[in-house]
Amino acid sequence: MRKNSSTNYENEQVLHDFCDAAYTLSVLSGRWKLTILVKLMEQDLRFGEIKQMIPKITERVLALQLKNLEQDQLILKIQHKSDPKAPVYRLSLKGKSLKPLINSLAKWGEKYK
Amino acid sequence: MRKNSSTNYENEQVLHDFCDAAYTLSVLSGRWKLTILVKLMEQDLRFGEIKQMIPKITERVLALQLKNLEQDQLILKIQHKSDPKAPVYRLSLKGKSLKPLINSLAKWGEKYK
DNA sequence: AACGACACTTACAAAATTGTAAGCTCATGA
DNA sequence: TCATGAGCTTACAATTTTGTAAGTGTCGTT
Repeated sequence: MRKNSSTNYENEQVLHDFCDAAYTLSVLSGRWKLTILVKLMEQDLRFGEIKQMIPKITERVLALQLKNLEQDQLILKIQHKSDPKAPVYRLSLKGKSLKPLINSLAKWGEKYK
Repeated sequence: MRKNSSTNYENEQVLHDFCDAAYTLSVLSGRWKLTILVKLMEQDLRFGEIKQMIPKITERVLALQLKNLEQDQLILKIQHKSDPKAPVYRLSLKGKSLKPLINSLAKWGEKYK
């Protein structure tokens, strides 16, 4: 869905290369990503559970954002092969490590918005 | 350019209301906003100076992002009335207060990207 | 076998952001 | 006074994200 031949894409890459903060922002950007991450800080969740907790999100967008988060390795999708039940989404270490950062974002927002 | 009648817009508002971190992300999101802010941490700059420092940015997008940053009150556009020279862009206190946050973003990115 | 729940995917549309190119205004300098 | 440069704005197009609605496949239950 992304064109790796667009000026926009190219600018994004260049930016990520020389600006670490821009990379961080990019993994967090997406309408419901923060919300999903915050919920997952508490406990592992299934697709339907996340959807219930965030009523406004559509299944399409939820699926997209989960895929993004997985690609950026912030979350893991855990399938029990022996017992192929519904998959569960879980924060990775990388994902968990965002907690203080998200708290900082929240504190700044609370103070200045 | 934004429709205040779209589902997307409405979701954004709801999100900002109950999630301070989402608000913070939103003021930082935009292709070159971080870069602009970082440059302005050092010194006040004029339109053309910023453009020189960020060759890939177009005048259109630079103007847009500056307007955004001004609306979010992160920067000030300073016009000398007595001596109507070229305006200068300067970080506001709110803008300056982002410095540690941006550093945190950068540190996380450096470590995990 | 039929049915429904769950976890998605697909097709299509709307909205938002970014890019390209050109034009516009005002002040200064030749 | 005419040209030039700085600082924008405008018109239009491409790209990207988000939304709406419907459909698919696999279980487990009836």
